[in-house]
Amino acid sequence: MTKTTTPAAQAMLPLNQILAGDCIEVMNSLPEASVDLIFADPPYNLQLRGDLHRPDNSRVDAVDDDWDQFGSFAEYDRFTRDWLTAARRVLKPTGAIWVIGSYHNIFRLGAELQNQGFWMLNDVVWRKANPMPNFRGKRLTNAHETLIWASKTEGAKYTFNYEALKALNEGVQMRSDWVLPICTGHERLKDEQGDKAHPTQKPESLLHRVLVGTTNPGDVVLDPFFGTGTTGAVAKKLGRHYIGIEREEAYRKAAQKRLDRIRIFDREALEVTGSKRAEPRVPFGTLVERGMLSPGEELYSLGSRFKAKVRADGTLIGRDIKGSIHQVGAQLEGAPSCNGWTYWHFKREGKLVPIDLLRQQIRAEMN
Amino acid sequence: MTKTTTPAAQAMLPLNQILAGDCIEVMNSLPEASVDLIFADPPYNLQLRGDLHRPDNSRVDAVDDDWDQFGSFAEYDRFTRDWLTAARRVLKPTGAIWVIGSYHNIFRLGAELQNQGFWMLNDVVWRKANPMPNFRGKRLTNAHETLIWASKTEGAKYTFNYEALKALNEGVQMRSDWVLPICTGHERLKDEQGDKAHPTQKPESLLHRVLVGTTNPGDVVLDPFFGTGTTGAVAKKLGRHYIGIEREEAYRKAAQKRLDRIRIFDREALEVTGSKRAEPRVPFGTLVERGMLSPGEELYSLGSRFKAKVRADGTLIGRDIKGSIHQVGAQLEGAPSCNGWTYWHFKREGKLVPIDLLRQQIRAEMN
DNA sequence: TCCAAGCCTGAATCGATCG
DNA sequence: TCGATCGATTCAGGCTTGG
Repeated sequence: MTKTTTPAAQAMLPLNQILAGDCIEVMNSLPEASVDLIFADPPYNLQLRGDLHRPDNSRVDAVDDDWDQFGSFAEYDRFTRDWLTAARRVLKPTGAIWVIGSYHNIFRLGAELQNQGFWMLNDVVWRKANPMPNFRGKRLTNAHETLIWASKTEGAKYTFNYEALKALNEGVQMRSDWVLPICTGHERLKDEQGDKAHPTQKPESLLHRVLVGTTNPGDVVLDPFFGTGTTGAVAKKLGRHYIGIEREEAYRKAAQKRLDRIRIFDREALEVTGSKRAEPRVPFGTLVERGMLSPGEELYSLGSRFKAKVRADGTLIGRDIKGSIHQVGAQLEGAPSCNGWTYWHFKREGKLVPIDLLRQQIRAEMN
Repeated sequence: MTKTTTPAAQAMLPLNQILAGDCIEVMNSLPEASVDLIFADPPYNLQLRGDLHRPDNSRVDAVDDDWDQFGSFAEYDRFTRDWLTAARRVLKPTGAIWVIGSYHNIFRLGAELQNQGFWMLNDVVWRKANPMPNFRGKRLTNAHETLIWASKTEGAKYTFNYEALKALNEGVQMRSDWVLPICTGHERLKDEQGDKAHPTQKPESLLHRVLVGTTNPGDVVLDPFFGTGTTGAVAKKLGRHYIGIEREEAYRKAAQKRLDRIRIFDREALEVTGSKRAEPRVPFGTLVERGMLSPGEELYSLGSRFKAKVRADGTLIGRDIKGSIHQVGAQLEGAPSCNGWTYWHFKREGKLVPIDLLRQQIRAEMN
């Protein structure tokens, strides 16, 4: 299927090394059309303004590093164009690129990929299992990041291990949304002071999925923004070659230490990300959003003693009591708690039906 | 709270109508700064494929000299720029815009939004509960679409019903990834032949969440690519005004028929859980004036570590620190700020009660 | 040794109002 | 218009601590 790098070409490549310097210059020093995959996690250009405190007054340790500061969108676009041009040159015709970003930069990144003739194969959403909440309550919890997977040109052959990803996904096609936890705990590299060694270390589970799905053993994977080397670590575990480029010495040292510790075919590399198999939680508001119940519709309590009205946001109102289906039920009954799902009923064709039936319908759809 | 459109301004608007014609011309015929929200589902530019193909296969080093390749993107970009400019003009300063797209167009859309000075608030992923599988097994199942929510300028006020969305999500913050089914079944409009009336009809659940979260009853919602009118249908149900613009007569007719059938929900049900921020402000001194607390009375901090004495002018004094309830609390805790209402407690019948309880009593009297 | 409770933290474009 | 002040606001997972 996929072409593997010939020994001759590989001999010219600094395989399994971390190269120091500016990624554009370093990429331009490599032979062209020599790399199978590029994974790039460029600076996001966050444009943060002031400090942010949690409700408990602790300060959020934000990304305020120099390498993330750009003067304008034009400057960021120039930077993007330049490194993507260099990346494209080193990519084999059958090669592919992954980039990752947030809404701050991903649209500019995606547009420039298209401008240069890369051909988008998928955009992928990394849905974070445990994102940081929005402390001020002014926006939605920013709970995902976006990846783009693109081939070098339209119509080019590329590597896609369909069956492997299907197997990773319990026998059904891998989708474009991946639920994975952020990088914490033992996996998160610490510096001598015990602080995080890099502000934006990616989880290995993310790279595992990327490399299993879109490279073969022996392939050459280049990461121009190597950081603390997650791409290299996973590549090594999975028997791929890596080339890392990193400007900051502290990151290079941390990455090298990390890579030296890794044993190939480490048991950890064989583990797949397990998914928790609990019944999915269904908010009551979902029934309203989906039109299964209408705002203003009346619900009846178990035994029909009480009534309450559905509101547009999925709360109930009954006799001056407002709140969730559980809260209103509990208050009306004078009980400490109440399972609203079995307590409340709606009318269909003259009969009272528990709302839990609707929840079951939604869960059935989700499978 | 949120400014509602004044009757005078609304009188000039063609409310709750479907306007025929090109959306740019029609938007330019509307008064400027007159609309609260724009929801736009523009063409996805899928036809680009053909145009993108280079006619001659001249092997140019594939960067910036391939005029043809940029040509078709440039055309889509021009179209995007023009309709966004017109949309921006009709938007109130406190207004916001939602756009939806897939990887074919969303990156160009997002970049142009930023170029025009819109300020991104969130990107939102609509994760489809039942997407079409990838039949050929060559890519990941394309299981999501991306929405962007942006205010007119950086720093502008915008409507966000935080508590309502939290209620819709069982009491926890709404995240940026929304799991909703695609539009099928009875909701999907059919033409006379029984075929789907529109190829990309959006589900009402998606618009429900958008409108509950980012508009208030009475607001004006504009959809420049109205199609079969999902935006209008949900707006009407939720007591918002809509303005639809659609070029194709067949879509306009289907949408009008759909809208005529809809009945508005119960007024009370359209009210949504409010935020504490909207509650009237009560100076601490009011509690003293009304005799709920007496000058000289002692207050105790959360955790009882500190005491402070109430003064006749509604300030506190404790350990040589004088000032407002917030200032004294912050200084004692060495915190950057402190909400005095929840921090300070008074004694009643041997128990410590937060002073916020007294504020709630005053607010209750005010209604 | 195990369990429960508490603590810590994560790529964040995170006010509104009064004077 | 700007500065000072008020005062609203957090979820999940993994680790640590204590019993």
